[in-house]
Amino acid sequence: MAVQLRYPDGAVVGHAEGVTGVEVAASIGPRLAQAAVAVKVNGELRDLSRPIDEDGDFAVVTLDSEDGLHILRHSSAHVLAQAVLDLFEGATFAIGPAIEDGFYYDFAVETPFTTEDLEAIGRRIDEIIAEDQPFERVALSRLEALEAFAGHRFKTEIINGVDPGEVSGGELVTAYRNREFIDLCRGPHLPSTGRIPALRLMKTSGAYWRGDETRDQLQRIYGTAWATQKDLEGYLQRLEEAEKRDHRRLGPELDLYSFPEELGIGLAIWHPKGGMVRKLIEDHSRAMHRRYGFEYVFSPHVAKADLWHTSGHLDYFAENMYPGMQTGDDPEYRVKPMNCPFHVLIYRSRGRSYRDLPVRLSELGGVYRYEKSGVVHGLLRVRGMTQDDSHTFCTEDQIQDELNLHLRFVVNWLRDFGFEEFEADLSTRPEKAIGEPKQWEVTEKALAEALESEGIAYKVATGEGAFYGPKIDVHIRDAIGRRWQMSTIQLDFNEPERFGLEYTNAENTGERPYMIHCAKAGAIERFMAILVEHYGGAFPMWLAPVQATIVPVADRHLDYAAVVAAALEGAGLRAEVAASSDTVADKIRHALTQKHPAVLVVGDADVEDSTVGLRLYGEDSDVRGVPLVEATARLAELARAPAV
RNA sequence: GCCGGAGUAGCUCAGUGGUAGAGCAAUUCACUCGUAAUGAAUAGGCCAGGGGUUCGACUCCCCUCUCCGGCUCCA
Repeated sequence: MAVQLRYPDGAVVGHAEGVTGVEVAASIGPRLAQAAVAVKVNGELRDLSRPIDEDGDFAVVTLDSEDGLHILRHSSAHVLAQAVLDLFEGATFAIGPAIEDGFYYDFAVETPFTTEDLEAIGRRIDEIIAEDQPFERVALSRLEALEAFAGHRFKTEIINGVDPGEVSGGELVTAYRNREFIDLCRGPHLPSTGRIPALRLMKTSGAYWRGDETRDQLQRIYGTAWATQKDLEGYLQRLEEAEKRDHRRLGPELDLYSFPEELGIGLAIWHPKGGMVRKLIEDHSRAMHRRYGFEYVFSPHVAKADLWHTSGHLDYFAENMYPGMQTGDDPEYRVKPMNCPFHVLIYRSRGRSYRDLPVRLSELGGVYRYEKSGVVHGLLRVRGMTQDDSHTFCTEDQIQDELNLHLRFVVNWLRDFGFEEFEADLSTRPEKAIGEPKQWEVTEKALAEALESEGIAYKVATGEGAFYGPKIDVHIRDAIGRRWQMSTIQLDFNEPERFGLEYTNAENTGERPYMIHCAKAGAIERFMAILVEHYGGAFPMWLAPVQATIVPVADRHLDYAAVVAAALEGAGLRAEVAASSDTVADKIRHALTQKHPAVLVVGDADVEDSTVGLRLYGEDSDVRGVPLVEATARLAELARAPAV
């Protein structure tokens, strides 16, 4: 059969019969042929050695592409398993996929791997790479596969789980072999182990077989692999950078917050400086809620257990709730894990007309969740937190406008904190769901429409919605490119039903309102953690707990320093005088390590002329002799909070 | 919750069965200085907590707590 292949741009490569990927790559130049690790034919990735016997588009895959890295990491995982099987008698291997930035492989072994084991495995991997063993693709029927992996309980389970409908051409499964090592794998793989340029084992951990905590606990080894040594080093540097920004390190360093053991897991206290940042975030939150037409409400931290039965939380969320409190003859009370039932009760506190809607209620509500001890993580995952929570009740006609408004709010809120790149997930109806199909239809469409009209890139996460309604999650990228889920806009068909919410429509009959949960920051604690890491602790001036440090050159300048401080404070700035007997250099160093946005040095000349030496964070030197009036005005301008 | 690692001064860390250590921070004194560390002195410890082994335990063993890396979870 003659084959016609085209470049992705449409140009015809040529015609051939029974060509392989190697030949195709070679046809477009020796350099590319050498760099090629796979080909993509009609969008499907293939090993270089496989014949191409259909017409179509092709693209040569090189290591530095996304596909190439995926293949590299997958092949790396095989080599890792091969090394472990070489070194550890009786080790069984489970699965080993490529993941973001690397790969892992899970093993069942007698004893968990030690650091020394990891080093030995790394050395064996280097040997396997040096031996440049070719990867060979093997197509197997189910029986052949079961025979080839006889005695491998994990592989056998995988083979038996393969859906025969998924495969074509009589091949049930494929496997890849290099030397004596063989593993089930869809492929493709690198031509040989020698094509792995840079690989590093990172860490080990426990992991469950098939992610199920009731099944075998396996030992996982993580590694990373890159197209060049330089890329690997760059990756390690990014990890180092992330570590430097870690909010658990910066929090104590900048005196923002701490987690005393005396309080218990996942409970933070906020020190004055962290308290100031938090107050500014909360002030901005309140101002923005008001601007977008929300009203403030307040609710208590505990309520009768019955409330949580009505809301359904004790049915579906009980294991994340703190246990009940019982005193004397009182009924049982529970600490609130969510604010919604309270807002629902505020809605229900009187009869509602369609003329009253939408009703938008917001609260910085403190909630407590009994997170499993192993998942608590700094301020990112806590047991006690404050949510910038809101609940909106509206008619079906209002849904579109409301969702547009909520999304615009969310995006403007995130922009105010320096986040510019947004990606959203639109999560739709899961299999097990409550509510009328029409409700899902209307709201899913309205959510998509809101995303379109705000111009937010999004992907549809089919079936990923909660059982009670579809939602949008907005993700941002921080200053070093990490993705965080921030805001969420969530429909709820459950609570209006459970609490029997109604409004009277124009025909004077009762109708059920739609309910929208929305968190812009999410938990203030988590938001703070992300901000600290995003800014690396160097907050923009409007959020900085100390905005200016005044450094008197000698004690005789202390009086003038106080004058400068008063001028700054008069302009609404938060200023501190560095009054210690340290040297000027030392006081500056202190202000810089504390990441204060502005340092004002005052000496003899400044006292004489009413000036300051002004140095801003991130600049290497000062500007001398700036008139105090001018410096004050300039700093006040820099410190202005985002417009509401 | 599960697997693994770790807990020594406020912080970062030395200390392998025989009297508890350093740097930074703190305090005091001297220095009064123009842009990332002036000097000296002082103080600071139930070695996470409890139990055990031993003549003797920071050190070895057991339990608990907390933290770290993952897994799982996040209606």
